[in-house]
Amino acid sequence: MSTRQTPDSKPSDFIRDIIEQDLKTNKTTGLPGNGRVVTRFPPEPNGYLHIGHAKSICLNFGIAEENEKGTCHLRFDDTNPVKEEQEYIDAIKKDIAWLGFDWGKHEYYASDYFEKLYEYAEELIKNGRAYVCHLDMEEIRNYRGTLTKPGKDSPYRHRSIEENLNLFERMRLGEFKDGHCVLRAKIDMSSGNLNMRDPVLYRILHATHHRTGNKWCIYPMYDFTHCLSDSIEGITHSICTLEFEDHRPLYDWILDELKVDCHPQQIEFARLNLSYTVMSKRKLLELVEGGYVTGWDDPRMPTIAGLRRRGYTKEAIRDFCKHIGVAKSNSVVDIALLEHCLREDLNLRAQRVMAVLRPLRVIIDNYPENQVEELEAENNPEDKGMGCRKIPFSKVLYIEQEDFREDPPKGFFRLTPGGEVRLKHAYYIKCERVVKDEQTGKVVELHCTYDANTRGGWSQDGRKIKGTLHWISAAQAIKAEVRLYNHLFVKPNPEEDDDFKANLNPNSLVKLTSCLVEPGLANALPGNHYQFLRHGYFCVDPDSTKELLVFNRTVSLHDTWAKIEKSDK
RNA sequence: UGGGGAGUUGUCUAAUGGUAGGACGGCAGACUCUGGAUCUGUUGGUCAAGGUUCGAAUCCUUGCUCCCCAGCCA
Repeated sequence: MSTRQTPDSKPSDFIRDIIEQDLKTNKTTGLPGNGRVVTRFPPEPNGYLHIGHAKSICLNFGIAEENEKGTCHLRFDDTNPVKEEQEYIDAIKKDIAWLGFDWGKHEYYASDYFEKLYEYAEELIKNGRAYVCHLDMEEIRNYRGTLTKPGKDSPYRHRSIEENLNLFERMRLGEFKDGHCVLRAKIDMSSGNLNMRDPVLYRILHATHHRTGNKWCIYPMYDFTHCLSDSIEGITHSICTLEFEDHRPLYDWILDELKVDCHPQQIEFARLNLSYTVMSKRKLLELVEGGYVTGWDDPRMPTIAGLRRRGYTKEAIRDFCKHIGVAKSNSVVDIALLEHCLREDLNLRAQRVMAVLRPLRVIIDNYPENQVEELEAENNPEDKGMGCRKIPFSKVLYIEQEDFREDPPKGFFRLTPGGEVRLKHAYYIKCERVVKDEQTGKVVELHCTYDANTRGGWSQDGRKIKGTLHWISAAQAIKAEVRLYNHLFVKPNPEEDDDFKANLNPNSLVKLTSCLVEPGLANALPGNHYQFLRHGYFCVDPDSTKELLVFNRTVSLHDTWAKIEKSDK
């Protein structure tokens, strides 16, 4: 485990260290939570949650769970009506709940605080710490200066408190058009921290808000809203990502200038980056809107909804979040670690089943014509408790095309002309004759013989059989569509080029439409997990119908042979 | 040329002045009715240079590199 673990296996990191220390020194005693830890997860409902959010969710909800009577609030940071939608709120709640976290009654919306926030803004004006500014957007930018040059004071900076109060009220009343003026904090136009150069607190936006409708035409900015929302809710530790480090002085400034009884501590950590994918909501939105994927829940997306549809389990995702740790340095986690956590979980719970993805017809010449045997197959060698099932065996079977080579390379121990292999749970078979298409030369059918004394896959003479193949009895097979997914991008860092979309993997989805699966899968339900023997983990996609089963490949099994073949080339 | 952060193996992450450890990946082997799983071994690291110290990843100095910030987005 890469994360620090205490003896009882509680996660540990620099944030938990700080909190533990704060609890020990009674830093949270006077706060509304009265000594208890209160964290929050504050998504903006302008997109779907992704695996990076899962890191934050596990952190915030995890800390609340680990501490006696700790709570974690779910707060929607909904201060920008033009980008936010109810659909996103619903999806976000579903995803958090699916991950197994419970915010209980603590579901809040920044928009619920608009009235209170307005009063705080008035208080700031009365204290001479905020003013209404009539500079337009471009002028504000020019007055702000640059990274290296200080800004200039706005000519509106010294309006009287009365005038500011009056103007601010008229802003609220809707007397001005969008962008006509803004409310700004009066801090320091020469600060090295641009966030402190009289940041905008309120802007005019005649837009319908998904919750408050047309009640407001001015909306508070993030910096003003977030610290005060935290304060109102009695948050003790406000955990956010690194890019907000520069905002902390402003967070603290606002709370210091106002009479509040709770001043939470903002702590920043590094957001998650994963190789072979992108994580910014803007870019994910671009993929969705540009039709590069089928939607937010496309199984190739790093969204929680996408991962869920792909077949990821919440246990795997939470285990992954435990493995990656929490620190302050920018990093890119290898997607192989996510896949490792997935396999580890699915290996223990997924029922084994046989599926032939690219069928090659096999006829057992010495097997009785109309006989069908029911053979016993274990459901999971990792968990005997999962029991066994019966699978039919008959004269005509299908095996995987890639499991036969007429001219085998060195080290190939699957089926070859004259060679013998074991059919899993069934019999040893020997390839006697290869039938090819006269035109193309392609192998279309194999004639084999079976050894009747090897029923179940054992031989009394102790004969060593190295290759074991999966197979399907033709008559009872069910046709299925199987969707094979690969990394969404061809480069570990798709963002290294100007247009990340140029690095999209053309083979991120391969649809196989003539696959065959065991008859027992007839009643498989969407979301069910299976291991297709020797292939990988698969789950039933919601696109499945009674007529056609559709499976998603969640993740492949480690393929040592493929690795050997590749390295030989 | 401003402000804020961060540098430990291929990747992520520990070590809080006292043996640089773990996980993933890679490699090798054992085992195996999944070339799966499991097990074992192995590889490889403190950004650099000075200094303090019996002892430095950790403290000090000087550099270097990378990330973030100039939305009326969050």
